Parts: sequence; structure tokens; C-alpha cells
Amino acid sequence: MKTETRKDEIINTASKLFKEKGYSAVTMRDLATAMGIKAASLYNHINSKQEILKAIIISIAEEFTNGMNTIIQSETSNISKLESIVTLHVNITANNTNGMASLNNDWMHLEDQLDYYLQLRNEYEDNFLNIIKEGISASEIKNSNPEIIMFSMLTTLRSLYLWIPKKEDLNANDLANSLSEVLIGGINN
Amino acid sequence: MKTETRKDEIINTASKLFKEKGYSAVTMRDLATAMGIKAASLYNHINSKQEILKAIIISIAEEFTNGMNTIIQSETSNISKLESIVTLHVNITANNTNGMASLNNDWMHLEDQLDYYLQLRNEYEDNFLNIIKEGISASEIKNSNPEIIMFSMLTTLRSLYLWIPKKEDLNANDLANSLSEVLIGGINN
DNA sequence: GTCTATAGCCCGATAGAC
DNA sequence: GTCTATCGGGCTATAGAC
Repeated sequence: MKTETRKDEIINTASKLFKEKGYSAVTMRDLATAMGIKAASLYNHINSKQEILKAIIISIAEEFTNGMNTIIQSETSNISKLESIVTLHVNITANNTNGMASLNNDWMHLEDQLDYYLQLRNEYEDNFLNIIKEGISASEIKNSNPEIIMFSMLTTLRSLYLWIPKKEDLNANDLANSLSEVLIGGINN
Repeated sequence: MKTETRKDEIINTASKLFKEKGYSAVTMRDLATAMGIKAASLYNHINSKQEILKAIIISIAEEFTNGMNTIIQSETSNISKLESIVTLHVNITANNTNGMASLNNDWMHLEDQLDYYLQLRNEYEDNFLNIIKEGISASEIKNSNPEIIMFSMLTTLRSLYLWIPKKEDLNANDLANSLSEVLIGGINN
């Protein structure tokens, strides 16, 4: 565990506040108060509010891209790849629950990095969809609408940040397994 | 179809803008420009920005509550009740796609009505969870973690507003059926 | 590295003419 | 019902003392 710099501290505190009220509703004064300093002092460590948002969102988006690249290169069944995606989301969300809120809800407030973020997101969804389509071709997956399958899985996984904090008792492995069971196996007897 | 008053027009335009940028990032000047008038003119029809948010969110939340009350009073299997919940979400979202964004993302900016909103939401989730638990007791539903089942279904359904506008070709009935199939039946062969 | 003070701008909302 | 003008205040960010 690296030492947390003052800048990291600002970013982590901001993530928490952004999760509660959203980027636009959090002021630099709110953030400074939460850190126990004055707003002007923040600017000794960061250049702008926008820079904080960028730091939060882009690093997580790149984690997803890296994780997905590893998964699509692995030589396993498509069902097993979907299980790996579930685990990827559970792990990233468990490590940065607050940041996931900004990734989901505040990405449209990115300025310079908006196009880059959208590119990463589109590539991620394309890769996800391809795994499902190949799973259907290989008869591993039921012949349902592949976009509905992806939509259903992805929106559940993207909302994990809302749910993980309430279930601190559950460990990441158990959660990933239960989720895979429900998302892939369905719920009816 | 009732005639749309100027106030309705403001609320509908605001819903669209709130969906794109969130309540806090949309100014009364933005809203006025989108309507082709000046900001001051809005106040001839509404009393405050907050009143617009309240009008959007509370009416939808009450629709969900009414729909759920009908479902829990119906005498059918629990699986069939879950299918009705899927249909309820698809229908409400199809009728007010933009408003669903505020319900999901801007409820925390409610002032006077925040407690009431949270009460409706908690009751809805309690009812949803009870249907799943009774389905498990009656062996209609697999004995998985009921909260994970609800979380998975509900987050998917709550995110429909992101997805329905991209699939205008699909009609509401087909979408509800496909979704029920995936959410309840799972995806693996 | 934090402070006080403040620049320059935008916010929601109101007053009152037409 | 819409306009122009404006109030009082909050916003991000900077300057410069300590």
C-alpha cells in the first residue's frame, strides 16, 4: 500500500461527496470543509475541479479496459468469460465504490477527456456483446436477444456500487459467485 | 390526451435536460433557452426550480406504488407477479423515459419531498423482496440470495430509461417478454 | 501548505413595463 | 405571457501574506 498523498486524499474525499450529490452539486467549499481546510488551499494540490473528476473516472475506465483485454484473450468458454466479467466488476467496485458512482453518473461532465471516455466505454460494450454473440453461436448461451442480455448484465454490474456498501459482510468472492448464478442461471426452478 | 399546458411543457423540457446533465447542472437559463423564452418568463408558470423536480419525480414514484399495490393484491404465482413488475417498469419507462432519469439520479436533490420519496421507495423494495421470498418458499424460485435477485432485477429495470430510447423499433410488449425471459429464465443452455 | 481577500462570473428569483 | 433589468448571493480560481 503506497502512502496516500494529499492529492489522493482530495480525490478520495471528492469521490465520496460526488457519490452523495453528484459532481455539479458539490462545491470546492464543500470539499475543503470535508477535508478540514479552506477552499483556496485545495489549489496547492490540484489545478481544477475538473481535474479531480478526470482522475476519478479515467483511471477506473482504464482498469475496465485492461480487465476486458485480459478476458477476451483468455482461452475459455464464453460462459466462463462472462463469469470473469462479473468478477472484474465486483473487484473494481469493491476497491473503489465511491469512484464507480462518478463513472456511472458524472461522465458527461468530463471536458477534455469525454471523447476518450466514450471510446473506452464503446469498446468495452462491443467486446462484451461479442462474447455473448459467440456464446450463442457456440450454443453455450440461450438464443435470446444478445443486446438485452448484455443490457441486463451490464446495468446490474454497473449498479454494484449502490449495493456493495450495504453488504459489507459478504466477501467479494461470494458476491461474484452469487451474482453469476443469478445472472447466468436465472432464478426459476 | 389532455391538452399540454405551458407548465407541462416546462416540466417535459426540464426532464429532457435533467436526463442529459442532471438537475444541478441545468440552469433556469438553459431551460428557458430550450423553450425559446427568457428565464424570468418561466416563473409565470412555475414557482421554483425545485417544484419542477418534485413534479417529475413524485408523480412517477406514485405510479410505481400504485402499480405495485395492484400486483401484490393479484392472486397469481409469484413468478407471474415478477413478470408483472417487469411489465410495469417497461410501461412507465416507455411513457416517461426522461423523467425516469431524474427519479434514478436526482432524487437526492428533493427538498420537502425527500422523506416521502424515500418512504415510497422503501415500501416498493420491501414488497418486491417479499414476492421473491414467497416465491422461494413456494419453490417457484431457486433458493438463491433473495436480495441479490431483487438487486439484479431492480437495477436492470431502473436502467431501462437508458436503453429504451435506443431501441425504438422494439415494442413494449416484446421488450417486457424478452426481459422477463432473460431475468427469470437465465441465459445458459 | 494554509490562510484571507477578492476577481469575475453565473446562479435562482423578483419587480415592474408592455 | 414575455420582456428587460437587477438583487443578493454562491461559484471556481487566483494573488499574495505568513
